[in-house]
Amino acid sequence: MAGRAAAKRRIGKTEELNVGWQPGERVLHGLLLEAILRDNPIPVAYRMNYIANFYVGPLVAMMERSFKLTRSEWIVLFCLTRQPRLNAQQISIVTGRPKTSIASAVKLLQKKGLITRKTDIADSRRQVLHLSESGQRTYAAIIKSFVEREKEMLETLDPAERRELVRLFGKIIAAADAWAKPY
Amino acid sequence: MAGRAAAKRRIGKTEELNVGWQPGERVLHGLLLEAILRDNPIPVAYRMNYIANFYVGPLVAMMERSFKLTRSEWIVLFCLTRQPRLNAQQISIVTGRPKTSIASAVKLLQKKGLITRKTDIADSRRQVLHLSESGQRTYAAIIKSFVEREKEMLETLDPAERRELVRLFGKIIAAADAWAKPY
DNA sequence: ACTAATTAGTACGATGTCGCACTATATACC
DNA sequence: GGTATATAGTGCGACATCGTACTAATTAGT
Repeated sequence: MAGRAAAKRRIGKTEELNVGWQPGERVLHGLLLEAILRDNPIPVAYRMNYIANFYVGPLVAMMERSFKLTRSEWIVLFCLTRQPRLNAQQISIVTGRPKTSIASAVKLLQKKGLITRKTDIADSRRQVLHLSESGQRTYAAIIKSFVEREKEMLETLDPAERRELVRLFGKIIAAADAWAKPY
Repeated sequence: MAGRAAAKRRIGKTEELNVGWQPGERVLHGLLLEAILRDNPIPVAYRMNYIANFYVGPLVAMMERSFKLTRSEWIVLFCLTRQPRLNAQQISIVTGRPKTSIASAVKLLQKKGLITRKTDIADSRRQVLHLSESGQRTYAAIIKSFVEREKEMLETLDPAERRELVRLFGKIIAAADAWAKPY
């Protein structure tokens, strides 16, 4: 701690840190984070990105290690579970990810046998995607972690607050056409 | 529309889409999105990622085109505006991004003259970062778009709802130590 | 003091991401 | 029906990202 004390004394005279924060403990709600949240010009967006980042980040890393799946592949898997018979283009548009990323994910998933591709009879440009048995099992194994983590994340909110959060998100999404226009 | 009608008739017999949704209009709150949101096993996380994705995605793309900045560089710029005299490590920890990404962003920003690096006197391993004049101007130019977009995004909420949203985010972040543990 | 453990930062390589250009198919319009 | 336009998907190439391994500096423990 001698170094820290010396540093404090020299503040204002030399180049050094003025944030009284030590790595390793209370990382996530330390003084540093408070400084970044305070008077933030984009309070909602910053907080939301922060949470989203810490929610998905470790989960995606875990997926890459344990299941050898990329984030794009997971997105395709997830969308197909929610709504079978999608094609790549639709997944691209509804998730906001570039179609080339989705296309390469589709190719990888097919090679791994997690999805099947069949040409749409009504429009031979389209490739209709389905989860295979193996794909469903993989999804089931992965989604568990996501659900568990969401549960932990919301533990601090009471049921009414959780409902309110979903409601507010729903409102924002419902109005997305007004604000989510591309540049 | 003849194709659509034919497709509908054939549903159940052949491989094809069963989502009555056309690209190009009502993309973001179409039937497809509703299908994905309904009975979602991770209702909060999905919605949050969705919004965060559509919020930052186009903004980052714009930044890359107009200002030749990567997302990591923007993160560094943003953090330094909020709290000068940070070092790379702290930015890495407080944002959850790997330190190698932050390190390369720092190097690029320095080369472009947007930040300065000085060795910390109290600990010569640390490189204390500062925004340069040019860096501040760049930040000011970019942040405008973010603020404007957040404003548009929240237009559908009334003031009380906005406050509640920030409050709920704050609660989740305050409890982050409990749920944001790495895997 | 001396060694071991921790921390800041770098170098490098693998790979995921994504924009651009292209082909093929389908639709719209006259 | 024939041409123009829009759409689905692919190939390629550039680049950002990020994990691993490393060096240098600091701190802790004895």
